Amino acid sequence: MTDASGAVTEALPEAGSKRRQIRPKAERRQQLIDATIRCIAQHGLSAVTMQMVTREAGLSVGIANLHFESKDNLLKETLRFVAEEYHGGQIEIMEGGDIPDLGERLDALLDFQLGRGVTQRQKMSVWFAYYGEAGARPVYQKIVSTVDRLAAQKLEALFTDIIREEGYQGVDARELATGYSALIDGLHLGLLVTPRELSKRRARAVARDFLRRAFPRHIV
Amino acid sequence: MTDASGAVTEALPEAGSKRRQIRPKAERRQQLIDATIRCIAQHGLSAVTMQMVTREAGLSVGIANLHFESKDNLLKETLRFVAEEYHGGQIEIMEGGDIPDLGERLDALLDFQLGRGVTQRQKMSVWFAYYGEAGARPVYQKIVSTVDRLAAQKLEALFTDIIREEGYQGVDARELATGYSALIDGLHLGLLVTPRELSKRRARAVARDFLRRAFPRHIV
DNA sequence: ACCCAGAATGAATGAATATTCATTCTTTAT
DNA sequence: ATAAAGAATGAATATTCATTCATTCTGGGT
Repeated sequence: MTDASGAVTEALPEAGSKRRQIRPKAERRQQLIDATIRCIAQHGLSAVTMQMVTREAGLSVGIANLHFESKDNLLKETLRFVAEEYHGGQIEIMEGGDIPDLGERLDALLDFQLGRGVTQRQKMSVWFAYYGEAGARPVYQKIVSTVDRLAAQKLEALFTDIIREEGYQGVDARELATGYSALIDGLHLGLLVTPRELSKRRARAVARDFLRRAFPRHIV
Repeated sequence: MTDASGAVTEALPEAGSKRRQIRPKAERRQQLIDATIRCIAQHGLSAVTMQMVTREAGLSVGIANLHFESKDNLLKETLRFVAEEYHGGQIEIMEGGDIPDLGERLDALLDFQLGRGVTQRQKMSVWFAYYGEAGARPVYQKIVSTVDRLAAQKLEALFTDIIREEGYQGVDARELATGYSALIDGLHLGLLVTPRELSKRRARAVARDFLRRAFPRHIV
Protein backbone atom coordinates (compact mmCIF):
# COMPACT_ATOMS: atom_id res chain seq x y z
CA MET A 1 0.00 0.00 0.00
CA THR A 2 2.78 2.37 0.89
CA ASP A 3 3.56 3.85 -2.44
CA ALA A 4 5.89 6.23 -0.67
CA SER A 5 8.23 7.34 -3.39
CA GLY A 6 6.94 8.66 -6.67
CA ALA A 7 7.94 7.30 -10.06
CA VAL A 8 6.30 3.97 -9.34
CA THR A 9 4.89 2.85 -12.64
CA GLU A 10 4.34 -0.86 -12.12
CA ALA A 11 2.13 -0.55 -9.04
CA LEU A 12 -0.89 -2.54 -10.22
CA PRO A 13 0.02 -6.17 -10.84
CA GLU A 14 -2.73 -6.24 -13.41
CA ALA A 15 -1.34 -3.98 -16.08
CA GLY A 16 0.81 -5.61 -18.73
CA SER A 17 3.88 -3.82 -17.43
CA LYS A 18 6.75 -6.00 -18.50
CA ARG A 19 9.43 -3.64 -17.34
CA ARG A 20 11.64 -5.16 -14.70
CA GLN A 21 11.86 -3.05 -11.59
CA ILE A 22 14.68 -3.01 -9.11
CA ARG A 23 13.68 -1.98 -5.62
CA PRO A 24 15.30 -2.06 -2.21
CA LYS A 25 15.32 -5.34 -0.32
CA ALA A 26 13.07 -4.14 2.49
CA GLU A 27 10.40 -3.02 0.07
CA ARG A 28 10.35 -6.33 -1.77
CA ARG A 29 10.16 -8.22 1.49
CA GLN A 30 7.13 -6.24 2.57
CA GLN A 31 5.56 -6.63 -0.83
CA LEU A 32 5.89 -10.40 -0.56
CA ILE A 33 4.57 -10.47 2.99
CA ASP A 34 1.54 -8.46 1.94
CA ALA A 35 0.91 -10.81 -0.94
CA THR A 36 1.26 -13.77 1.41
CA ILE A 37 -1.37 -12.31 3.72
CA ARG A 38 -3.80 -11.89 0.87
CA CYS A 39 -3.16 -15.42 -0.36
CA ILE A 40 -3.65 -16.99 3.05
CA ALA A 41 -6.88 -15.07 3.51
CA GLN A 42 -8.21 -16.07 0.15
CA HIS A 43 -7.04 -19.65 -0.19
CA GLY A 44 -6.12 -20.81 3.31
CA LEU A 45 -2.68 -21.44 4.69
CA SER A 46 -2.55 -25.03 3.51
CA ALA A 47 -3.28 -24.08 -0.08
CA VAL A 48 -0.71 -21.31 -0.39
CA THR A 49 2.03 -21.94 -2.93
CA MET A 50 5.07 -19.93 -3.85
CA GLN A 51 3.78 -19.45 -7.36
CA MET A 52 0.56 -18.07 -5.95
CA VAL A 53 2.30 -15.62 -3.66
CA THR A 54 4.77 -14.32 -6.21
CA ARG A 55 2.07 -14.05 -8.82
CA GLU A 56 -0.09 -12.09 -6.39
CA ALA A 57 2.87 -9.80 -5.78
CA GLY A 58 3.34 -9.39 -9.51
CA LEU A 59 6.85 -10.82 -9.40
CA SER A 60 8.65 -13.89 -10.62
CA VAL A 61 8.73 -17.21 -8.80
CA GLY A 62 12.39 -17.12 -7.91
CA ILE A 63 12.17 -13.91 -5.97
CA ALA A 64 10.63 -15.33 -2.84
CA ASN A 65 13.58 -17.60 -2.29
CA LEU A 66 15.89 -14.70 -2.99
CA HIS A 67 14.54 -12.51 -0.21
CA PHE A 68 13.37 -15.19 2.19
CA GLU A 69 15.45 -18.30 2.00
CA SER A 70 12.51 -20.68 1.93
CA LYS A 71 8.75 -20.92 1.97
CA ASP A 72 8.81 -21.87 5.62
CA ASN A 73 10.72 -18.73 6.36
CA LEU A 74 8.37 -16.53 4.37
CA LEU A 75 5.42 -17.90 6.29
CA LYS A 76 7.22 -17.44 9.57
CA GLU A 77 8.07 -13.81 8.79
CA THR A 78 4.52 -13.17 7.69
CA LEU A 79 3.23 -14.40 11.01
CA ARG A 80 5.75 -12.27 12.83
CA PHE A 81 4.60 -9.22 10.90
CA VAL A 82 0.92 -9.76 11.60
CA ALA A 83 1.55 -10.56 15.25
CA GLU A 84 3.67 -7.49 15.79
CA GLU A 85 1.28 -5.24 13.96
CA TYR A 86 -1.62 -6.37 16.08
CA HIS A 87 0.10 -6.39 19.42
CA GLY A 88 2.10 -3.29 18.66
CA GLY A 89 -1.08 -1.35 18.08
CA GLN A 90 -2.58 -2.60 21.30
CA ILE A 91 0.48 -1.83 23.37
CA GLU A 92 0.76 1.66 22.01
CA ILE A 93 -2.78 2.38 23.11
CA MET A 94 -2.34 0.81 26.51
CA GLU A 95 0.82 2.68 27.31
CA GLY A 96 -1.28 5.57 26.15
CA GLY A 97 0.55 8.84 26.69
CA ASP A 98 -2.04 10.23 24.28
CA ILE A 99 -5.05 9.36 26.39
CA PRO A 100 -4.82 10.29 30.03
CA ASP A 101 -8.34 9.19 31.00
CA LEU A 102 -8.33 5.47 31.76
CA GLY A 103 -11.91 4.85 30.72
CA GLU A 104 -11.27 6.46 27.35
CA ARG A 105 -8.14 4.40 26.99
CA LEU A 106 -10.20 1.24 27.46
CA ASP A 107 -12.57 2.47 24.79
CA ALA A 108 -9.76 3.13 22.39
CA LEU A 109 -8.38 -0.33 23.00
CA LEU A 110 -11.70 -1.93 22.29
CA ASP A 111 -12.12 0.12 19.14
CA PHE A 112 -8.74 -0.98 17.95
CA GLN A 113 -9.35 -4.65 18.73
CA LEU A 114 -12.73 -4.83 17.07
CA GLY A 115 -12.44 -1.92 14.71
CA ARG A 116 -11.80 -1.66 11.02
CA GLY A 117 -8.11 -2.40 10.85
CA VAL A 118 -7.82 -5.54 12.86
CA THR A 119 -11.02 -7.28 12.04
CA GLN A 120 -10.47 -7.11 8.35
CA ARG A 121 -11.19 -10.63 7.23
CA GLN A 122 -7.69 -10.80 5.78
CA LYS A 123 -5.90 -10.23 9.01
CA MET A 124 -8.18 -12.46 11.00
CA SER A 125 -7.81 -15.27 8.53
CA VAL A 126 -4.07 -15.10 8.78
CA TRP A 127 -4.20 -14.90 12.52
CA PHE A 128 -6.24 -18.05 12.92
CA ALA A 129 -4.56 -19.93 10.15
CA TYR A 130 -1.41 -19.76 12.20
CA TYR A 131 -3.17 -20.54 15.45
CA GLY A 132 -4.42 -23.67 13.77
CA GLU A 133 -0.93 -24.83 13.03
CA ALA A 134 0.55 -23.60 16.29
CA GLY A 135 -0.24 -26.84 18.07
CA ALA A 136 2.16 -28.63 15.77
CA ARG A 137 4.72 -25.86 15.19
CA PRO A 138 6.77 -24.65 18.13
CA VAL A 139 8.15 -21.81 16.01
CA TYR A 140 4.71 -20.31 15.59
CA GLN A 141 3.92 -20.83 19.25
CA LYS A 142 7.01 -18.98 20.21
CA ILE A 143 6.38 -15.97 17.98
CA VAL A 144 2.83 -15.62 19.18
CA SER A 145 3.51 -16.19 22.85
CA THR A 146 6.37 -13.71 22.89
CA VAL A 147 4.28 -10.78 21.70
CA ASP A 148 1.29 -12.09 23.58
CA ARG A 149 3.02 -12.04 26.90
CA LEU A 150 3.99 -8.40 26.62
CA ALA A 151 0.49 -7.35 25.65
CA ALA A 152 -0.95 -9.35 28.52
CA GLN A 153 1.32 -7.57 30.98
CA LYS A 154 0.32 -4.16 29.67
CA LEU A 155 -3.34 -5.06 29.87
CA GLU A 156 -2.97 -6.28 33.42
CA ALA A 157 -1.20 -3.05 34.32
CA LEU A 158 -3.99 -0.98 32.80
CA PHE A 159 -6.63 -2.97 34.67
CA THR A 160 -4.66 -2.59 37.89
CA ASP A 161 -4.61 1.17 37.44
CA ILE A 162 -8.32 1.25 36.78
CA ILE A 163 -9.10 -0.88 39.80
CA ARG A 164 -6.96 1.32 42.00
CA GLU A 165 -8.45 4.53 40.63
CA GLU A 166 -11.99 3.65 41.63
CA GLY A 167 -11.30 1.08 44.31
CA TYR A 168 -13.37 -1.68 42.69
CA GLN A 169 -13.95 -4.56 45.07
CA GLY A 170 -13.46 -8.27 44.52
CA VAL A 171 -11.83 -7.85 41.14
CA ASP A 172 -8.57 -9.49 40.21
CA ALA A 173 -6.71 -7.63 37.46
CA ARG A 174 -4.81 -10.66 36.25
CA GLU A 175 -7.82 -12.89 35.97
CA LEU A 176 -9.87 -10.18 34.35
CA ALA A 177 -7.15 -9.50 31.80
CA THR A 178 -7.01 -13.16 30.87
CA GLY A 179 -10.75 -13.20 30.48
CA TYR A 180 -10.89 -10.08 28.39
CA SER A 181 -8.15 -11.26 26.05
CA ALA A 182 -9.85 -14.60 25.63
CA LEU A 183 -13.15 -12.86 24.97
CA ILE A 184 -11.64 -10.73 22.24
CA ASP A 185 -10.00 -13.74 20.63
CA GLY A 186 -13.27 -15.62 20.76
CA LEU A 187 -15.13 -12.73 19.18
CA HIS A 188 -12.60 -12.53 16.38
CA LEU A 189 -13.16 -16.19 15.79
CA GLY A 190 -16.88 -15.70 15.64
CA LEU A 191 -16.52 -12.83 13.20
CA LEU A 192 -14.38 -15.02 11.00
CA VAL A 193 -16.27 -18.30 11.06
CA THR A 194 -19.86 -17.27 11.57
CA PRO A 195 -20.15 -13.70 10.29
CA ARG A 196 -23.85 -14.32 9.69
CA GLU A 197 -24.50 -14.89 13.37
CA LEU A 198 -22.17 -12.26 14.77
CA SER A 199 -21.94 -8.75 13.43
CA LYS A 200 -19.08 -6.45 14.26
CA ARG A 201 -21.51 -4.16 16.01
CA ARG A 202 -22.71 -6.94 18.28
CA ALA A 203 -19.20 -8.12 18.97
CA ARG A 204 -18.35 -4.64 20.20
CA ALA A 205 -21.46 -4.56 22.37
CA VAL A 206 -20.53 -7.87 23.94
CA ALA A 207 -17.00 -6.79 24.73
CA ARG A 208 -18.18 -3.47 26.10
CA ASP A 209 -20.64 -5.35 28.28
CA PHE A 210 -17.85 -7.40 29.75
CA LEU A 211 -15.91 -4.29 30.63
CA ARG A 212 -18.93 -2.50 32.00
CA ARG A 213 -19.69 -5.38 34.31
CA ALA A 214 -16.16 -5.24 35.64
CA PHE A 215 -15.68 -1.46 35.71
CA PRO A 216 -19.15 0.05 35.85
CA ARG A 217 -17.89 3.51 36.72
CA HIS A 218 -15.45 3.68 33.81
CA ILE A 219 -17.59 2.43 30.95
CA VAL A 220 -20.81 4.11 29.97
CA MET B 1 -11.45 -45.75 21.19
CA THR B 2 -14.68 -47.74 20.98
CA ASP B 3 -13.40 -51.24 20.69
CA ALA B 4 -16.98 -52.41 20.94
CA SER B 5 -16.87 -55.95 19.64
CA GLY B 6 -14.42 -58.50 21.00
CA ALA B 7 -12.13 -60.65 18.88
CA VAL B 8 -10.02 -57.67 17.88
CA THR B 9 -6.52 -58.97 17.59
CA GLU B 10 -4.80 -56.37 15.47
CA ALA B 11 -5.67 -53.39 17.65
CA LEU B 12 -2.23 -51.93 18.16
CA PRO B 13 -0.80 -50.58 14.93
CA GLU B 14 2.62 -51.15 16.38
CA ALA B 15 2.84 -54.93 16.38
CA GLY B 16 4.19 -56.57 13.28
CA SER B 17 0.79 -58.03 12.54
CA LYS B 18 0.89 -58.71 8.80
CA ARG B 19 -2.43 -60.48 8.73
CA ARG B 20 -4.97 -58.69 6.63
CA GLN B 21 -8.16 -57.94 8.54
CA ILE B 22 -11.55 -57.41 7.07
CA ARG B 23 -13.84 -55.21 9.14
CA PRO B 24 -17.16 -53.46 8.63
CA LYS B 25 -17.17 -50.25 6.70
CA ALA B 26 -18.30 -48.10 9.63
CA GLU B 27 -15.48 -49.32 11.81
CA ARG B 28 -12.83 -48.58 9.21
CA ARG B 29 -14.23 -45.14 8.65
CA GLN B 30 -14.01 -44.35 12.33
CA GLN B 31 -10.53 -45.80 12.51
CA LEU B 32 -9.42 -43.48 9.73
CA ILE B 33 -11.08 -40.46 11.28
CA ASP B 34 -9.36 -41.15 14.58
CA ALA B 35 -6.04 -41.46 12.84
CA THR B 36 -6.67 -38.21 11.00
CA ILE B 37 -7.34 -36.42 14.27
CA ARG B 38 -4.07 -37.66 15.72
CA CYS B 39 -2.17 -36.64 12.59
CA ILE B 40 -3.62 -33.15 12.48
CA ALA B 41 -2.82 -32.65 16.13
CA GLN B 42 0.72 -33.86 15.73
CA HIS B 43 1.70 -32.42 12.36
CA GLY B 44 -0.82 -29.69 11.61
CA LEU B 45 -3.57 -29.75 9.02
CA SER B 46 -1.38 -28.47 6.22
CA ALA B 47 1.19 -31.22 6.72
CA VAL B 48 -1.23 -34.13 6.81
CA THR B 49 -0.81 -36.63 3.99
CA MET B 50 -2.76 -39.71 3.09
CA GLN B 51 0.28 -41.86 3.64
CA MET B 52 0.62 -40.41 7.11
CA VAL B 53 -3.00 -41.04 8.02
CA THR B 54 -3.21 -44.56 6.71
CA ARG B 55 0.10 -45.42 8.29
CA GLU B 56 -1.11 -44.05 11.61
CA ALA B 57 -4.21 -46.20 11.25
CA GLY B 58 -2.04 -49.21 10.49
CA LEU B 59 -3.60 -49.73 7.10
CA SER B 60 -2.57 -49.46 3.48
CA VAL B 61 -2.53 -46.26 1.46
CA GLY B 62 -5.36 -47.15 -0.83
CA ILE B 63 -7.90 -47.67 1.90
CA ALA B 64 -8.62 -44.03 2.58
CA ASN B 65 -9.82 -43.49 -0.95
CA LEU B 66 -11.86 -46.67 -0.67
CA HIS B 67 -13.91 -45.52 2.31
CA PHE B 68 -13.82 -41.77 1.73
CA GLU B 69 -13.66 -40.91 -1.89
CA SER B 70 -10.91 -38.32 -1.52
CA LYS B 71 -8.62 -36.62 0.93
CA ASP B 72 -10.84 -33.57 0.93
CA ASN B 73 -13.75 -35.71 1.92
CA LEU B 74 -11.84 -37.44 4.69
CA LEU B 75 -10.91 -34.08 6.15
CA LYS B 76 -14.46 -32.83 5.87
CA GLU B 77 -15.86 -35.89 7.62
CA THR B 78 -13.25 -35.58 10.34
CA LEU B 79 -14.31 -32.02 11.02
CA ARG B 80 -17.93 -33.07 11.09
CA PHE B 81 -17.13 -35.74 13.63
CA VAL B 82 -15.22 -33.44 15.95
CA ALA B 83 -17.81 -30.68 15.67
CA GLU B 84 -20.69 -33.00 16.41
CA GLU B 85 -18.91 -34.63 19.30
CA TYR B 86 -18.21 -31.29 20.91
CA HIS B 87 -21.53 -29.64 20.34
CA GLY B 88 -23.44 -32.85 20.96
CA GLY B 89 -21.95 -33.09 24.42
CA GLN B 90 -22.78 -29.49 25.19
CA ILE B 91 -26.34 -29.76 23.98
CA GLU B 92 -26.98 -32.90 25.96
CA ILE B 93 -25.95 -31.13 29.14
CA MET B 94 -27.92 -28.00 28.37
CA GLU B 95 -31.14 -29.86 27.62
CA GLY B 96 -30.25 -31.54 30.87
CA GLY B 97 -33.05 -33.83 31.97
CA ASP B 98 -30.39 -35.26 34.30
CA ILE B 99 -29.72 -32.04 36.17
CA PRO B 100 -32.77 -30.16 37.36
CA ASP B 101 -30.88 -27.41 39.22
CA LEU B 102 -29.93 -24.69 36.77
CA GLY B 103 -26.80 -23.60 38.65
CA GLU B 104 -25.52 -27.15 38.67
CA ARG B 105 -26.27 -27.44 35.01
CA LEU B 106 -24.10 -24.40 34.33
CA ASP B 107 -21.34 -26.02 36.33
CA ALA B 108 -21.62 -29.22 34.37
CA LEU B 109 -21.45 -27.31 31.13
CA LEU B 110 -18.32 -25.50 32.19
CA ASP B 111 -16.73 -28.74 33.32
CA PHE B 112 -17.45 -30.28 29.97
CA GLN B 113 -16.15 -27.32 28.00
CA LEU B 114 -12.90 -26.98 29.89
CA GLY B 115 -12.63 -30.48 31.27
CA ARG B 116 -10.55 -33.45 30.30
CA GLY B 117 -12.33 -34.64 27.19
CA VAL B 118 -12.63 -31.49 25.19
CA THR B 119 -9.44 -29.73 26.04
CA GLN B 120 -7.26 -32.62 25.07
CA ARG B 121 -4.64 -31.01 22.90
CA GLN B 122 -5.63 -33.33 20.09
CA LYS B 123 -9.19 -32.16 19.86
CA MET B 124 -8.30 -28.50 20.28
CA SER B 125 -5.68 -28.70 17.59
CA VAL B 126 -8.16 -30.16 15.15
CA TRP B 127 -10.77 -27.64 16.09
CA PHE B 128 -8.57 -24.65 15.41
CA ALA B 129 -6.87 -26.14 12.41
CA TYR B 130 -10.23 -26.09 10.73
CA TYR B 131 -11.15 -22.68 12.02
CA GLY B 132 -7.96 -21.46 10.41
CA GLU B 133 -9.05 -22.72 7.03
CA ALA B 134 -12.69 -21.79 7.46
CA GLY B 135 -12.15 -18.30 6.09
CA ALA B 136 -11.23 -19.82 2.74
CA ARG B 137 -13.46 -22.89 2.80
CA PRO B 138 -17.21 -22.42 2.79
CA VAL B 139 -17.69 -26.14 3.40
CA TYR B 140 -15.98 -25.91 6.75
CA GLN B 141 -17.84 -22.76 7.62
CA LYS B 142 -21.11 -24.44 6.95
CA ILE B 143 -20.37 -27.52 9.04
CA VAL B 144 -19.25 -25.45 11.99
CA SER B 145 -21.97 -22.84 11.82
CA THR B 146 -24.69 -25.46 11.55
CA VAL B 147 -23.83 -27.18 14.83
CA ASP B 148 -22.82 -23.86 16.36
CA ARG B 149 -26.17 -22.27 15.81
CA LEU B 150 -28.02 -25.03 17.61
CA ALA B 151 -25.68 -24.90 20.59
CA ALA B 152 -26.02 -21.13 20.74
CA GLN B 153 -29.80 -21.41 20.87
CA LYS B 154 -29.69 -23.94 23.68
CA LEU B 155 -27.29 -21.77 25.65
CA GLU B 156 -29.48 -18.74 25.21
CA ALA B 157 -32.46 -20.75 26.40
CA LEU B 158 -30.59 -21.90 29.48
CA PHE B 159 -29.53 -18.36 30.29
CA THR B 160 -33.08 -17.14 29.79
CA ASP B 161 -34.33 -19.70 32.28
CA ILE B 162 -31.70 -18.70 34.79
CA ILE B 163 -32.47 -15.02 34.43
CA ARG B 164 -36.17 -15.66 34.88
CA GLU B 165 -35.63 -17.92 37.89
CA GLU B 166 -33.87 -15.27 39.91
CA GLY B 167 -35.07 -12.15 38.17
CA TYR B 168 -31.63 -10.80 37.37
CA GLN B 169 -31.75 -7.20 36.21
CA GLY B 170 -30.18 -5.58 33.19
CA VAL B 171 -28.96 -8.84 31.72
CA ASP B 172 -29.58 -9.83 28.12
CA ALA B 173 -29.53 -13.60 27.62
CA ARG B 174 -28.58 -13.43 23.98
CA GLU B 175 -25.69 -11.06 24.47
CA LEU B 176 -24.45 -12.97 27.46
CA ALA B 177 -24.58 -16.25 25.56
CA THR B 178 -22.53 -14.77 22.76
CA GLY B 179 -20.00 -13.51 25.25
CA TYR B 180 -19.75 -16.75 27.12
CA SER B 181 -19.27 -18.80 23.96
CA ALA B 182 -16.60 -16.41 22.74
CA LEU B 183 -14.89 -16.55 26.11
CA ILE B 184 -14.76 -20.34 26.04
CA ASP B 185 -13.39 -20.33 22.49
CA GLY B 186 -10.76 -17.81 23.47
CA LEU B 187 -9.74 -19.86 26.49
CA HIS B 188 -9.39 -22.95 24.33
CA LEU B 189 -7.17 -20.95 22.05
CA GLY B 190 -5.03 -19.84 24.97
CA LEU B 191 -4.72 -23.38 26.23
CA LEU B 192 -3.57 -24.47 22.81
CA VAL B 193 -1.17 -21.71 21.86
CA THR B 194 0.19 -20.51 25.19
CA PRO B 195 -0.21 -23.40 27.59
CA ARG B 196 2.66 -21.98 29.62
CA GLU B 197 0.73 -18.81 30.38
CA LEU B 198 -2.70 -20.34 30.86
CA SER B 199 -3.32 -23.46 32.88
CA LYS B 200 -6.54 -25.41 32.64
CA ARG B 201 -7.24 -24.57 36.25
CA ARG B 202 -6.97 -20.86 35.60
CA ALA B 203 -9.07 -21.10 32.46
CA ARG B 204 -11.82 -22.65 34.52
CA ALA B 205 -11.51 -19.94 37.14
CA VAL B 206 -11.82 -17.24 34.50
CA ALA B 207 -14.91 -18.78 32.94
CA ARG B 208 -16.49 -19.31 36.33
CA ASP B 209 -15.78 -15.69 37.15
CA PHE B 210 -17.63 -14.57 34.06
CA LEU B 211 -20.66 -16.60 35.03
CA ARG B 212 -20.54 -15.48 38.65
CA ARG B 213 -20.50 -11.87 37.62
CA ALA B 214 -23.60 -12.44 35.52
CA PHE B 215 -25.45 -14.85 37.81
CA PRO B 216 -24.13 -14.22 41.31
CA ARG B 217 -26.86 -16.20 43.00
CA HIS B 218 -26.38 -19.29 40.87
CA ILE B 219 -22.64 -19.67 40.93
CA VAL B 220 -20.72 -20.07 44.15
C1' DA C 1 -14.22 -78.37 1.51
C1' DC C 2 -14.93 -74.87 -1.66
C1' DC C 3 -16.47 -70.42 -3.61
C1' DC C 4 -16.80 -65.85 -4.31
C1' DA C 5 -18.26 -61.03 -3.02
C1' DG C 6 -16.04 -57.56 -1.85
C1' DA C 7 -12.44 -55.71 1.51
C1' DA C 8 -7.66 -54.57 1.50
C1' DT C 9 -3.24 -53.92 -0.54
C1' DG C 10 0.63 -51.20 -2.51
C1' DA C 11 3.27 -50.44 -6.80
C1' DA C 12 2.62 -47.33 -10.44
C1' DT C 13 1.05 -42.89 -12.37
C1' DG C 14 0.75 -38.25 -13.15
C1' DA C 15 0.07 -33.80 -11.35
C1' DA C 16 1.69 -30.22 -8.31
C1' DT C 17 5.23 -27.75 -6.11
C1' DA C 18 9.61 -25.86 -3.74
C1' DT C 19 13.94 -24.74 -4.97
C1' DT C 20 17.94 -23.82 -7.99
C1' DC C 21 20.81 -21.13 -10.95
C1' DA C 22 22.40 -19.59 -15.55
C1' DT C 23 21.00 -15.70 -17.76
C1' DT C 24 19.12 -11.00 -18.38
C1' DC C 25 18.32 -6.63 -17.05
C1' DT C 26 18.90 -1.93 -14.01
C1' DT C 27 21.12 1.09 -11.56
C1' DT C 28 25.00 3.38 -9.64
C1' DA C 29 29.65 4.83 -9.58
C1' DT C 30 33.40 6.11 -12.21
C1' DA D 1 29.94 6.08 -21.86
C1' DT D 2 31.08 2.02 -19.59
C1' DA D 3 31.57 -1.33 -16.28
C1' DA D 4 30.62 -3.59 -12.05
C1' DA D 5 27.27 -5.10 -8.64
C1' DG D 6 23.65 -7.28 -7.74
C1' DA D 7 18.39 -7.59 -8.37
C1' DA D 8 15.12 -10.15 -10.97
C1' DT D 9 13.68 -13.71 -14.02
C1' DG D 10 11.72 -18.27 -15.22
C1' DA D 11 12.89 -22.74 -17.35
C1' DA D 12 14.50 -26.90 -15.43
C1' DT D 13 14.93 -30.24 -11.60
C1' DA D 14 13.89 -33.23 -8.07
C1' DT D 15 10.67 -34.32 -4.78
C1' DT D 16 6.39 -35.18 -2.70
C1' DC D 17 1.81 -36.61 -2.84
C1' DA D 18 -3.17 -37.96 -4.05
C1' DT D 19 -5.29 -41.21 -6.57
C1' DT D 20 -5.85 -45.46 -9.33
C1' DC D 21 -6.54 -50.23 -10.06
C1' DA D 22 -4.81 -54.94 -11.00
C1' DT D 23 -4.06 -58.23 -7.75
C1' DT D 24 -4.39 -60.70 -3.34
C1' DC D 25 -6.66 -62.16 0.49
C1' DT D 26 -10.65 -63.15 3.90
C1' DG D 27 -14.63 -65.02 5.87
C1' DG D 28 -19.38 -66.23 5.49
C1' DG D 29 -22.48 -69.10 2.88
C1' DT D 30 -23.29 -73.46 0.65
